[in-house]
This record gives sequence, structure tokens and C-alpha cells, in this order.
Amino acid sequence: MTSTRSPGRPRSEASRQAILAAAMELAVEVGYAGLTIEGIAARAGVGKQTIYRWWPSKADVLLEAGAVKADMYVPVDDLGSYRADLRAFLRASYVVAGHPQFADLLRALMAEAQLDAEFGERFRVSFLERRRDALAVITQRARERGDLTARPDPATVADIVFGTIWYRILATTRPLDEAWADDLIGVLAPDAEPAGAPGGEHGAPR
Amino acid sequence: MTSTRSPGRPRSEASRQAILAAAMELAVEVGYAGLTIEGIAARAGVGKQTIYRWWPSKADVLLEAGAVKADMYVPVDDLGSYRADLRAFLRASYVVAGHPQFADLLRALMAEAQLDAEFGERFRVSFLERRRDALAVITQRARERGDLTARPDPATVADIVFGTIWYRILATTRPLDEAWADDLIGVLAPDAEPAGAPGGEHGAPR
Amino acid sequence: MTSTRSPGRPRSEASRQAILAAAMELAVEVGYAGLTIEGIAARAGVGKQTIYRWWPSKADVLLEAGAVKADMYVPVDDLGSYRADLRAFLRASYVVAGHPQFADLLRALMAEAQLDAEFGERFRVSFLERRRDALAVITQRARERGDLTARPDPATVADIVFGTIWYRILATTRPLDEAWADDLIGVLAPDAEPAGAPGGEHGAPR
Amino acid sequence: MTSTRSPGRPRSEASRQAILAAAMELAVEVGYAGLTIEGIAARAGVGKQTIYRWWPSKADVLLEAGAVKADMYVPVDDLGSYRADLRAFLRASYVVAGHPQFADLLRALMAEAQLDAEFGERFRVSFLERRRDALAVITQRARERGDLTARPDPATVADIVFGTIWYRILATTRPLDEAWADDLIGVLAPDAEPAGAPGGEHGAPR
DNA sequence: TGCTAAGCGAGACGGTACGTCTTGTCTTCCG
DNA sequence: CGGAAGACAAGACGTACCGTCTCGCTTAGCA
Repeated sequence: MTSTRSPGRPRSEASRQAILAAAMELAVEVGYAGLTIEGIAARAGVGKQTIYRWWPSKADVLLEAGAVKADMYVPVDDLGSYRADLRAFLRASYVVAGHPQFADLLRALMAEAQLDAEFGERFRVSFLERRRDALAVITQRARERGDLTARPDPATVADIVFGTIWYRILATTRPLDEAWADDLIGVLAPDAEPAGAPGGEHGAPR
Repeated sequence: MTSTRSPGRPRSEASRQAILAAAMELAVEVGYAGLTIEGIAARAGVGKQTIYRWWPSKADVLLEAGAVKADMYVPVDDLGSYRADLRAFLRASYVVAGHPQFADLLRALMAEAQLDAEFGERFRVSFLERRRDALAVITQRARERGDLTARPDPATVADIVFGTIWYRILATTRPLDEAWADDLIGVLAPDAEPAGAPGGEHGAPR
Repeated sequence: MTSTRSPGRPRSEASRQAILAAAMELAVEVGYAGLTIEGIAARAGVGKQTIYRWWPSKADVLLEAGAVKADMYVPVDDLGSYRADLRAFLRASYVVAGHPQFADLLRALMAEAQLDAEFGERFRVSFLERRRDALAVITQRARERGDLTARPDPATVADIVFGTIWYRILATTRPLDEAWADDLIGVLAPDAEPAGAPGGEHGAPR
Repeated sequence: MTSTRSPGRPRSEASRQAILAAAMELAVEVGYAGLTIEGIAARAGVGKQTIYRWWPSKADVLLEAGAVKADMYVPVDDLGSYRADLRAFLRASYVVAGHPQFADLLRALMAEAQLDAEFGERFRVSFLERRRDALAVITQRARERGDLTARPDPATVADIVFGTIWYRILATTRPLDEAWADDLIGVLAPDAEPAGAPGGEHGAPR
């Protein structure tokens, strides 16, 4: 059987890499607002048409450029308890969001998602929902384990977790840190001790 | 006593109103991304310079145009309990956010705040932090009343409340509704009764 | 031998022609002062940048648009005598300057040359000095033939000829005509004969 | 007899002077093209309306500002011969035109006269024709004295004299000087003596 | 002394055009 | 055919001035 390759000159992997790299570099150097397709093409040593041929917008270029990293930081290993799993997830999240360059990229993509509905849909499907799926593994496991009761439902947990993360990134300048994770865990997975001692357990070993 | 008016022709209130109205109309008609200063000026029957003279960007025009409404929906009346106050606050929030036009405006302003750092600062100070202040009235009252213990601290409560609201607006298409408010209240102000009765006092289990 | 063409899309001759034609039309319709780059672009069905890419100013567009004609009317054929050559040259000049549209173009270009020094230099080199060169052919021939003596020197003759032409165009509304040419020839090349040759008699042939 | 003063506050002479002075200063500093009514008003510490109330254009302001000097340099004293009178007139002209600031002013006004027909008319009447009148005194005297014959007629003489002066100012960078005056006198008032004595009476061969 | 009138500095107004920038398409040649 | 180059039409950007207007304030002559 012969090759199934389509006819014509194949897509240049070198150009693709050059475009993604140039986009990331320029995003850091001039910011998302200052990023232009022409600038990326010039930096990558590539014709503008080569970018337009393969990506619908500069946001999609960045989405692809940053995607590898996004997938890296989603730990869903079973650490034995809902609290432990959640802590690991939150810690991973704030480590990632702690890199200013990555946080800026996320802010720009979320912004673009508001302004360009079609990109918004792609961003949702290829990034936001993947993150929710990862958290769902943890909440599902907790549910099966009995650590998590019917209310709040897992979707609400996800809204709270991701909502809080995104809000800190988009609306404040306060970093995400350990204390924040403790507080959130206290709210989402209060420990069994009597009411009146909330927040207490975070001194406990984990 | 002599007049303290500054010399020169006074600012035209009619032009100001026409600009704000035109901006809101066009934002609805063509969307924030399609909104231009030129378009606003044309619709308002006003010179471009009259807009540039008073507002730094189209986002600032919309921020001022929408500001009246933003201040309207911040109920902080004392309803007797933290849960009741919080419920009123959340309900007011989702009623406001339930107007698609207003939600779209918020999405656009938050997006612009990411892309234009200077506008971001103005948006934070004149909108986001005012909203936090309103909630702080409630949490402070609850703290004094004893309804709210040390953890989570009020700032975390605000992060969770506003984070969840904004996340639903920015990242999902699910509406904010009563059920969402119940869930959030269950998490932030769990009632003393045994688990299994979340959503508590208004007695409308779903 | 390989092509020396530069890469990329070649300049559009159609756009160039459309721009030159639109510029001339509009110059006639609205006058030079009312001529704008935006107007030319709109009339030519062309982007503004296409004009800015190739011409430094609207005056340069007109200079190029009118250049063909400028070169046409420079007769330097040898008619046998200085007087005859000069008469032919002056007649050609006043025929050209007699077209109001062309005279208006010259007035505008000379005006612009005063206001924009860089254009002034281009105008001098590409128009004014070419005209002087044409007259120099005639004076040089007269000098060799012995019709023209040392004084006035050819540069002064040129100053007088062109000065008078330009002054009539710029500073008066009186047309250039045959009588004017006669007078000027009488001054520059007084003939030796008496009768109706005022200024002539005292001029011993030189 | 009653006063003929009109009612209301009289025109401020101080403002008038400040405007004329500011216009001249700025014309020198930024050039005619860079001169604006707003700039003049700001420099003079005057409202824009005060300028628009009294002058139709910035060119008219400059015309008035420079007018005093223009009238100064028109010598028409009788020096005994056409040649002597003419030489004095030409010398006065090139002395004036030799001041770069004044020459630049003339260039700008002549340019503006081409672009703005109404100013052109005012410039002609209040400046150009006054100069012609001054020369006419000299040619008329020469005619009466018998120094000047029927041809060329005085109007042609004026065209040649002023044409040459303006052409040197507008179209060349060569200064007007003694040699130029000699040449022009040689052409307009050739002396009776044999060739070899060009430039005549002042006996300064070069 | 108060009234009427016009000029004053100031500066906002509705506009026009500027020259630049970016977009997304197109047209060429090369590999 | 894909890619690099770069010209193209379109049109928004923010700026600079235009010439007009609207203020409150002089500064006069007239009543």
C-alpha cells in the first residue's frame, strides 16, 4: 500500500516551531496587546500567510504555544484523601500561576476569549474544560470514597476552585499561596471537628 | 463672594450624556470588540476629540456609562443573620448578572482590564474594590455578631464569592441562579444542623 | 541570465495611474488647497498607505502627474537666430502657461516649494532646473553664433526670462502673450535696425 | 459735535502688538508652515477669538506685522538719471531681501497668496502693487526726462525687475547682489557707450 | 450709579485631515 | 503546492488645528 500523504509540499514543521517560539518571545517582550501577526511573522522569518493559513488568530497561536505546559501541571494521583488530593491540585495550580509569564498568558487568553466568541469556545474546550475534567477525577474519587457528600455538588466545587484561582489572577494582584490553599480547603472540605474550630486543622500535619 | 468657576466654556452635559448613551447602544448593537471611538462620536453627534478629552479609552466610557447601575445593586441591609445577608447579596448579584447586556459589559470590561494595565487599575479601584467593600460590610457584621469565625477570613470569602460569580460569567455559559446561591451559602456559612440538610433555612430542597 | 526582480508582489501600475489621474481631477475640481491625500485615495479606490508608500506628499503626486506635459513644451530647435529661438521658447512658454489648469498647477507647486523645503529641492531639480537647461541650449548656441555677447550672462538671461514668466503667473492676472514676448525679446536681444525698434538704436551691435 | 466712537470696550492695542510680535517670533522659530493661530494666541497670551476677530488668516497677521518694514525700503528720490535711480531701487531691494528672515516671510506670503485667492488679492493690493507704484515713479520720471523710450513700456520693466527679484527669492538660492543689479541695469538701461563698459557709470569693473 | 455694548482670556465644542498602524488578502517567485 | 516577500484595500487609531461657541470679566459711553 502506498503512502496516504496528501499531494503538494508538506507543512513545514520548522516554520510552525519558529512561529510558536516567536509568539511566546514577543508576548513576553511587548505584551499581548502589543503582539501583532506581522511581528510574529517577522520574528519567525516567515510569511504572514503561513500564519493565517494555519491559525485563526494570534490567540490561537499562543494557545497552541502554551498548551504543552498547561497539560503538564495537572496532578490527579490518589493521595489517600480528598483533602490531600485537593491540596496537591491547588498547590500545582498556584505554582503554575506563580510564573508571571504564564499568568500573563492566561490573562490574555481569557481576555481574548471574552472579545472573540469563537476563540472563547476553542479556549473553553481545549483548556478550561480539560482543567475541570482533571478536578472531576478528584471529586469523583472523593465521592466514591465518602469524603464528599451530596452538597456542594462537584460542579460547584469546580466553580469555587477555578473561580477563586481565576479571580486572583484577573482581578487582584495578590499571589496564590499556601495560606490561600489552606483557606480554600477549610471551606471545601471542612474537617470533622466541632464547629467553632474552623481553620484549625491547617496546623495539622498533612 | 465671587464665583469660583474656572474660565472658559463649561463642559457640555448634553454631549456627555449623548456619548454615554451612544456607547451603551453601540456596545449592545455591535459588541465591545466592534465598538470604536469614531463610531461613538458619530452616533453621539460629537467630535472625536470631545471623547478623547474626557475619557482615556472606550472602556472608560463604558465604565462610566454602566457605573450608575453598578452602584444600584449592592444591598447591605442587615437582615438579621449572615446567611440571610449573604443570600440577599448573592441574589442581587445574579439578578444583575442575569441581564445579558450587563453581563456582556462586565465581560468586556474585565477583558479590557487584562489588556490595558492602566484601565485595569481604574477598573479595580472604581468597580471591583467597591464591590468587595460592600461584601465586607456583611462579613464584618457577621464577625461582630459571631456568625462568622476566624477562618476563612473575610478576604477569602470575598475571593470565593466574587471568584465564583466572575468565573461563571467569564468561563461558562451556565447562568447564576438560586441553586448556585444555595450551594455557595452552604459552603461559606454551613448551618449547624447535621450534614444532609444543606441549603438550609429557606426549606426548598431540590 | 536570471531575473533581477525583487521578491514580493510588484507595484501595481494600475494603482499608480489611478492615483495620478485622481490627483489631477481633484486638483481641478477642488483646487490644490482643497486637495487631500484621503480624497485622492478615495477617488482612486486605493488605500492611503499606497500613496504614502510611494510619494512623500501630495505635491509630489502632482509633480509626477504633471511631469509628462512639462517635458513636452521645451522647443530648442535651431531656428537660425537667437531672436527666433528665443521667440519660439517664449511662445511655447506662454502657450503652456495659458492653460489655466496648468498655470494653477504650477502656482500650487511653486507655493508648496516655499512651504516645504524638501519638496522645494525636488521641484527645483526635477522641474525648474530642467527648464533652465533648455534655455541654456539656446543661449549657448547664440553665444557660439555670436548673437549674444558676454553681458548679460546666460544665467541673468534665464533669471529674467523665467522670473518674468513666473511673476506674471504668481503675482498678476495678466496673461502672457505675443506683445509680452516682443517686449522681452526687445530687451534681451535688441536688434540693430531702426524703426519701431525702440531701445535698438543706441545698441551698437555687440 | 458728538463723538464717533462706537459703544463697547475699545480694541486693545496691547493685544494687537502682542499678537503681531508673537507671530513674527514664531514664524522665525517654527517656520510659516509650522505657524498656527493657536500657537500665536498662546504665545501672545490672547484668546484665539481675538485673532479671528481682527485678521482673516495667519498670513494677514504676518502681512501686517511685516508691513512697516516693507514701506521703509522704497527709495524714489531723484538721483539725476534713470540708471542711478534704478540702481538705488535695486540695491534697496536686495538689501531687504538679503535678510533671510524677511526673505522667508516674503516667500511664505507669496506662497499663501497662491493657495488662498482672497489673501492673494489683499497681498497684491497692499504689497505687490505698492512696490510697482514705487518703481513707476522712477520710470515715469525717466520717461519725462527722456532716459526711457517707448519700448519697453514701464509695465514690462516692472515685470522684469520684480520678476527677477521674486524668481531669485522663490526659485533659487542665489543671493541678490551688486553684480545682479549691474546686469539688470545693463539690460534695462543700456548705456550709449561702446561695449566693453558694461555696468557703466560706477566704474567698478570686475 | 447703573445700563448697554463690545472686546477680552479661556477653553470646550463639532469637525477634518493628518500620518501611522494592523488586518487579512493578493500576487509574485523560489524550492 | 507551500512558503517568503511584500504590495494592496480598508479603516481605526490618536493628534493637531481649524473656526465657532459660550462663559464671566473688563472697559468704555450713555442715561
